[in-house]
Amino acid sequence: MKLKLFNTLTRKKEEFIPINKDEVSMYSCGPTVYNYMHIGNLRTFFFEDILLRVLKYDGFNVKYVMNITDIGHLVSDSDEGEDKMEQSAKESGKKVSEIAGYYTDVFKRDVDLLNVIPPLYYPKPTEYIDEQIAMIKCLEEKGFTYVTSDGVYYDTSKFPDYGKMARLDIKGLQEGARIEYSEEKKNITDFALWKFSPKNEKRLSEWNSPWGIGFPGWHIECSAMSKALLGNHIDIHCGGIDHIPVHHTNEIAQSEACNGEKFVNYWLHGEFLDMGNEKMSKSLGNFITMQTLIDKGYSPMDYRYFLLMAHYRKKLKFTFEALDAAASGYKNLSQRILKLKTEIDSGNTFDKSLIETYRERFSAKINDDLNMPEAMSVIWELLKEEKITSADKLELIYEFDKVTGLRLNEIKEEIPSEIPEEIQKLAVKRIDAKKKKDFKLADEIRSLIKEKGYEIADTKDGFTLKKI
RNA sequence: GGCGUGGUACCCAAGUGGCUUAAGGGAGCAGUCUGCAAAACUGCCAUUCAUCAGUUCGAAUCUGAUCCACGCCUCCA
Repeated sequence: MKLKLFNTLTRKKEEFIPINKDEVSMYSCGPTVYNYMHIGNLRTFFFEDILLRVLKYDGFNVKYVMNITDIGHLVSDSDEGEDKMEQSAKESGKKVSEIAGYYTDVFKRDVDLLNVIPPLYYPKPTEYIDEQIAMIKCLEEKGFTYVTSDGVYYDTSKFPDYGKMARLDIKGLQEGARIEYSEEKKNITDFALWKFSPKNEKRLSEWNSPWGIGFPGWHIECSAMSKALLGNHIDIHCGGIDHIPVHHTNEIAQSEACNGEKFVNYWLHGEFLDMGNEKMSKSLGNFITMQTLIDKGYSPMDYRYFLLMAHYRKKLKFTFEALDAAASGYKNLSQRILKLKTEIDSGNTFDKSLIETYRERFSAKINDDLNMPEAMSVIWELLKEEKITSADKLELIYEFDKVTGLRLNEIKEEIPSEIPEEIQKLAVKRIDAKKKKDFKLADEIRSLIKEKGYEIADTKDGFTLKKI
């Protein structure tokens, strides 16, 4: 089965052909660890996880790298605006490294809860300062840089195809009402490679460089770390869709100018989670995290199931109503799995080729630019298929779950929570009433139990109790 | 001002020229079961794809216009 991926470079689905058959190189832009990840951020990491899982399912050996940005590279070019890492550290009176360490742990916990497979490396820019400086030097030697009063800048007019991937209309940008730019910048799209520390202030994190004390610019880390760990020319680079116009555009300009060869063959970008009116952003501080969902009683798998219902290149509307629908869907799916486990088949699947048909259909969907909604619909059809035995279904679904990652092989009967003695006594009393055909009393006891927060359900020869 | 995306049932959401008179999930409704419920199972649930016009033997899918919503151009997954 050929894997087709939508490449942002060409805006087309293309067959994926790796540079090296034995090892696919993949890099994704990870988090900046100055705050909690919200569920929108998690959507992107989920998308990258699906990509990784599909590559693995297809038998590729993937060398996967995701950076964790632990320095504030977010200083704006146009003003001396806040550096989010530094600001977060100052506010809490902690070291930048402590802030980074804390949010890195939370990030890792959240993606683990979502069952996102970790990369081989999680490089941090603070550990690759030399590589970043080396790359800036390389750009300087090739004549792509100039120095201003506040830093070393990349001259985008020197790079022939600047903005090609993003299809930037540079003249259009200049007419933009919201553009402000430093007088010293030669072109509106020029960006900092190295920023000098402010003269009157000591930053919490700063380093020596051939140009002066300061810190690396926003984009150089990915170019430098990608080069260090994966080489000059890699197969796949991915991230959120917002990275196309600036971050990834600049990465291409840096890497290709310095290395003198093509940087990335396939660029993949995940769409945003749409929060409706309330745009969820870190700056607004109104974001929902994994912990928020857990506190509201959802499981991380409910959210994963929710994400699987939409294609990664389409905006997905988040509402709690939609999440409830996903939670119900995941619960129903789980129950089907449990049932398959307990069923003992009397025979074998008569037509083994039918199993192969489902496998092919599933594979075709995931290989068609990661069409998970359709892949999920194949799973549901398989569950309802009468001509395949439960044992075979279960085996096949576990195989599919290597891609969907819903932890289906870990599903267990819900462990009944401790039921207070009082409730148990009431339940027994109700059974007695039922035996005596005193249904009125039985119903009264049922509603009493419900008032106390438990639900009773009759079974063939008894009852079950559940906390509501 | 420039660039770009999308409008598919009650909700979420696939499908981008004939295999589809539109997947899948949720909700809802009906039935089976049950003293009644719950659960489970079975069945039903868009002749229609924002609107209008056009191209075509054939369109939700292509073209044009219109209306609406949204994103980016500033940090953002």
